Amino acid sequence: MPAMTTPETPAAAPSGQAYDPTAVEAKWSAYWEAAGVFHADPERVLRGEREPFVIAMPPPNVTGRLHMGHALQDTVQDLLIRYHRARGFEALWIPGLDHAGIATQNVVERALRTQGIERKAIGREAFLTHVWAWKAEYGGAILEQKRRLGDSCDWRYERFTMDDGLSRAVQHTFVSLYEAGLVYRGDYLVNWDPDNQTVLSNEEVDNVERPGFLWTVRYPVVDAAGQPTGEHVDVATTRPETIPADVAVAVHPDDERFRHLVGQTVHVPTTDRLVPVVADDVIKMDFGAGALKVTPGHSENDFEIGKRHNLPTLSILNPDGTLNDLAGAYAGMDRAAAKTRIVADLDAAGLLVRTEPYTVTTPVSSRSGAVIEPLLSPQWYVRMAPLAEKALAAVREGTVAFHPDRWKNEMARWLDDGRDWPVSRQLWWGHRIPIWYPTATDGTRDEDAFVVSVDSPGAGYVQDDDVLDTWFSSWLWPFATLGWPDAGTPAMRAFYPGTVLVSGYDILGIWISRMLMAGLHFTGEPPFRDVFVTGMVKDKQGRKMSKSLGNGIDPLDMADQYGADAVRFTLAGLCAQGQDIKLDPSGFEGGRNFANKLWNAFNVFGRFLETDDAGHPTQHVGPVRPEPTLVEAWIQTRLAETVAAVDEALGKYRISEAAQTVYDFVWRDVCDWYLEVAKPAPGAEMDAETLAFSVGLYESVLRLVHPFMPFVSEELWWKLRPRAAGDALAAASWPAPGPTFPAEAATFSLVQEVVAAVRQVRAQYSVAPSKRIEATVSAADAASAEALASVRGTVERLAGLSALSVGVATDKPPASAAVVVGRHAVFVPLAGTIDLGAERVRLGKEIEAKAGFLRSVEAKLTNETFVSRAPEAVVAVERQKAADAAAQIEALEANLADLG
RNA sequence: GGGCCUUUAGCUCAGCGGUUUAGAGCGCUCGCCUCACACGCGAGAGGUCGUAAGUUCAAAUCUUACAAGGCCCACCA
Repeated sequence: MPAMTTPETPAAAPSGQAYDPTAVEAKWSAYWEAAGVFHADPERVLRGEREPFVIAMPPPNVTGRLHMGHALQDTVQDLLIRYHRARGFEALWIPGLDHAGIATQNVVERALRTQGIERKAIGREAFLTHVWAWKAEYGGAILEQKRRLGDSCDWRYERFTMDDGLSRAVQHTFVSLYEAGLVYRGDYLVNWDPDNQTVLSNEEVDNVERPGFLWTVRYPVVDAAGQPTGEHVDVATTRPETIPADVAVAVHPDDERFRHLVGQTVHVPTTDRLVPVVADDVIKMDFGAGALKVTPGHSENDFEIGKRHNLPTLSILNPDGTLNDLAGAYAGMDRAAAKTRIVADLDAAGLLVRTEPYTVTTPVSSRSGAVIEPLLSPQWYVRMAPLAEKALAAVREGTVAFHPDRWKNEMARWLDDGRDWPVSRQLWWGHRIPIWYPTATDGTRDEDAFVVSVDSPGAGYVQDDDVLDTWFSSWLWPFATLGWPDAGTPAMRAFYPGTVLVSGYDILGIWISRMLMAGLHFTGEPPFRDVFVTGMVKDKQGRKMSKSLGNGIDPLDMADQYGADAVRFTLAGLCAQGQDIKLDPSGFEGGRNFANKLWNAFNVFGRFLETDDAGHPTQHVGPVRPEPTLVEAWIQTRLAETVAAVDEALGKYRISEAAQTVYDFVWRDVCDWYLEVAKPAPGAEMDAETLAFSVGLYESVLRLVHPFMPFVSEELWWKLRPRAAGDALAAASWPAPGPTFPAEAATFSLVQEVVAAVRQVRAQYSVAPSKRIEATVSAADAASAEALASVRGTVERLAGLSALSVGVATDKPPASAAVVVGRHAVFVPLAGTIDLGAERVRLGKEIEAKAGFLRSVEAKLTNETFVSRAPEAVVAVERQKAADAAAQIEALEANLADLG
C-alpha cells in the first residue's frame, strides 16, 4: 500500500444545511484507487485464504457514453462487489472496453469526413492509425464516467478487446475452432449492408415496418417454342427490382388454379429468360395472387425453395447496392432507382396487374440505418450446434442459474437455435481473420489453398482482408481478460470461472449465450455461476430511451444534480427482479434525501466529538456501557435483523428489497427512534456512553450503507474516529451479527406504540405541539408496567407529556380519550380540552372496527374444518387475536361508558 | 404463427411456492420553522389486488379460461 495520509475531510457542514455531494464525491474514487482497496490478489485465493468473487464487466463500446442502462447495471455490480469484498471475499471486478467494430469505424469515418478525409482514399493502414489515435484521444471516456459513479473495479485488470492479449486470444480461438472442424467457408445469403459494405449478423439487423407497395405482376405462360399460350400466372411482390433474378414461379401443389401449369414455363418480365413453374407447399394460396416468384439470390425463403428444386441462384446486385450486368437494361442503376424504373416498364408492357399500398417489414442495419440486402457471398462461419450442446446442458441442469429464473428458458431457446454464426466482416477495424492465401508472382491469390494460422506462414502469403465480428472477441471476455489462452496465469487459476454476470436481457442471445458456449468449449467450465438479468431502463412513459426521441436521461447529469450516491441508491431501489424500469428523473430526489438524512443524522452525536480544525476527530470515544439501555438493546436487535435481511435479499439478487430494508432501518429505526431517544435535551451534552454507543452503531450503519452509497458513507466514516491511513470504509468489513435482545426489543416496541397512541390523540384533537399533557397507561401485566415506568422520561419527551403514570390494570382518569395498544390501554385525560362528544364518536368507530375484526376471526374459529385442519400454531394465533380484540373492545367500551 | 411478461392506492411500483383487516415512495389532507435534517417532523385519507371459475381450513399469492397492455422470435410474395 502506498503511503497515504488521512484524506482531506471537509469540516462538518453547519447545522441546518443540506448535504452537498459535489465536493465529497470528487475525491474518493482517486483515494480508493491510490490506496489499492479494490485490488484483488490471486495469491490470497490460491493459498486458500479467501474465496473469489468475480464479475467481468460487460465492456462498453470505446465510442460509448454512459447511459442509464450502464448506471443501473453498474450499480448492481458494484453493490455486489463491495458487499462481497466486505464479506471477506477476494472481490474482483474486471473493467474494460469493447472495440465495437462497425460502430467505431463509422464514428471515425464520419469524423474524418468532416476533415475531407475519405477512408477508402487513404487506405487501410492509414485509416487504422486514425482509429487508434481517435481511441487514444476520445475512447474510454466512459470508464472515467464509471469512476464518477463509484465503480470499484480493479483497474489494473482493465482490458481492451483489441489489445495484444485479447487479440492473441481471438486469433488462437479462430485457429483452434478451424482445426476442430467448427469453422468453414460457405456461400450463403448474408445480411449485406451496402453502405458499410459488410455482412451483419441477424442480431445486428432491426426489422422495421415501413409503408410500401404490393405489386401484382403478370408472368405469361409460354409453350415449348417460347410462344405465349395465352395463359398467365400472376405473382405478388414487394420487390419488383429483383424480378431479373427470378429463376422460377412457385405455386402450392394443392392449388386448383395452377395445378395444370406446374412443370410448364413462364416468361420473366423485363428479361428474355424462361423459367419453370414449380410446386412447393410453403406457398400460401390465399396471399396475393397465390403464386410466388422465386428469387434465391435475394431472399432467404426463396433460397430454400431454390435448393429444394435444384434451381440456379442469380444475383443481380453489386456490393454497393447497384444492379450488375445480369440485370440487363437496368445494370448500373441503384436498387431504388431500378425499382421505380421496372415498375414503370411493367406498367407500360401491360404486365402490371395491380398496385396496392402495403406495409413492408424492412431489414435495416442497427448501425448504419441502411436497408439490408440478402446477398450471396462467401463468408466464414462458426458451426454453433456442437458448441451449443454443452451450454444447453449447463443451462438445463442449472450449473448456470438465471435470476429471474424465467430467462433460463429464453436462453435454452437461443442455444437450441442451431443456426451457424457468420463471423467475417468486411470492415477494417477489428481482428483480422487469421487466414493466409498464397499469392502468385502476378499478385493473384489462390483462395482455395489457404492456411489457417495465428502467424503468417511466411513470404508469399497474404492475409484475408476481412475482420471478425466484434462479438468474436466479446464471447471470450470472461477468461481472455484473465490471461487465457495461458491456462497457468495466477489470475486465471484464481479468478476463473467468475461468479456472476450482470446484464440486460437484450444481449442474451448475441452475447451471453455465446460466452456460455465459448467458456465451456475452451475452458471446460461455464464462465459464471449466476446470470442476473436486469430490466431495461425506459422513460417515464415506458418508451425506450433513444437519441432520436430525445428522451434519454443522462446519469451524469443526474449525478451532478443529485449526487452519484443518490443515483445509485435510487436505481438500486428500482431494481426489482427483471422488471423494466420506468424512470422519472424526479425519482432521484428520494436518493438525495436519503443521503441527506444520513448526513444530518451524524450531527446529532457527531457535534459532541472532539475534532481538529479540519473536522477530523482527534479522540477515540470511550467504551459503551456494559448493560445496554432499552433503546440500545432494541436498535442492536434491529441492526442484526437488518443485516440478516439484507444478506438474504442480496443472496437472491433482490436488489430493491435490500435497498428498501437499509432505507427503513436507517430512517425509521435509527433516525426516527434511536436518535430521538438518544439525543440530549437542548443545550445539554451527550453522555460519554451514549456517544460511544452512537459512534459504534453509526459505524455499523455506514458499513451497511456503503455498498449502496459509497461516497457519503466513506466521508462520514472518517468523521467517526481517528483512523490510520488506508483504513477506508471501502476496505472495511460487513457488520458482524451482534447479540440480539428479543425481550428488550419487544418492550421498546411497546414504548413506540404508547408514544404513537398519545400522538394520535394529540393530532386527533389538535393539541398544540407545545402543550404538555398527561397520560396514563393501564398495562396488562406487571412486567410491561415496570418496563414502561423505567423509560418514563423517554416516553414523556417523545410524546410531549408533562407526566406519564403507569399501573397494572389501573383506574383510568375520568373523561379520557382511550387508545388500545395490544393488551394495554393508553388514556389521555381530555376534560376541558376538547369536545367529549367527538371522542364518543371516535370511540364508537374504533369499537366498530375492532368488532368487525373480531367477527372475522371468530368466524374462522367457529369453522370446524379450520380448527381441525389448519396447523395448530395458526389456530393458536387466531385464538390470541380473538382474545386481544375482545379485551380491547371491552376497554374501549368501558371508556365510552365513562364519557357518559 | 410460437414464446414470454404485465395488470395491486391518484401516479410509479414492492408483496419472496398461502395465514394479523394488503405495503413503500411520490402526490393528497391536517398540524408543526420541536436547536440533526422543511431534501424535515408528527398525524391521516386513499385499494371489493384486471374479470370469471376452480383447488384449499385459508388465495393478491396456486390452477384454468377470458380481457386489456407490452416485449421477443419466426414469417411476411
